[in-house]
Amino acid sequence: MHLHPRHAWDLTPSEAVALQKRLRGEVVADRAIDLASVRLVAGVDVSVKNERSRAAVVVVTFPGFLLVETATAERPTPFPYMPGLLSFREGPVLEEALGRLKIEPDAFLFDGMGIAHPRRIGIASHMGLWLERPTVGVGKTRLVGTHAPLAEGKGAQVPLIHRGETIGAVVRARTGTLPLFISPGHLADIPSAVALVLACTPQYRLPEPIRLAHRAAGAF
DNA sequence: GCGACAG
DNA sequence: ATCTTGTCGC
Repeated sequence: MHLHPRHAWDLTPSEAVALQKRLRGEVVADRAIDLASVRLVAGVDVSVKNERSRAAVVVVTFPGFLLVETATAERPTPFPYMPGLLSFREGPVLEEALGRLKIEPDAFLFDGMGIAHPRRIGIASHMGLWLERPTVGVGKTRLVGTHAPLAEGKGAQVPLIHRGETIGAVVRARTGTLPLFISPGHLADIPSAVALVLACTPQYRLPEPIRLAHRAAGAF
């Protein structure tokens, strides 16, 4: 996959926050993903084991979810998890794995947030600037924002709001499962991000590409 | 100052 | 994220 690196990753926390404030202006979160033209979707995930971070990018056909390619990378885990700065912890190993991808997917699903982030630049948005392709953030829990109660059935969704802005949606992809926190990464908007995730979640709580990436990264 | 806090 | 057995509920 052709990448467009924007900066070095070895920054102090305060430098990272300043950089996020500079980069957020470049994130495009109001453009619909053209679902009709999506043929290949990638799932991206990172697992951490003994101070080592392992990234996996799995590309599947859409629809159908047949495996097309898997790329991985492994590196020492740079520093502890810090809320709001996840991309600086996982960015280096993700950059390496994404760079090894031969195929160029039409869209990427990330384990984490897109613009549903205190500074509107979660890992899906941040890496979206490297990819310059549509990316979507799929979180299992909330980072910021509030929302109304969610109905029980499949497809139920309510807006996720932070400081007066709608930053994503809380969506129940399957009946009887906890909701997903979906937000546009880059080159996507909320409705199309939700539509893509739902279309990629036929059986389990998480989208198929992310489940496969989770396994390829060595998690259980 | 206190509480919250993706993975 | 990861550490981890049995157990509750459909």
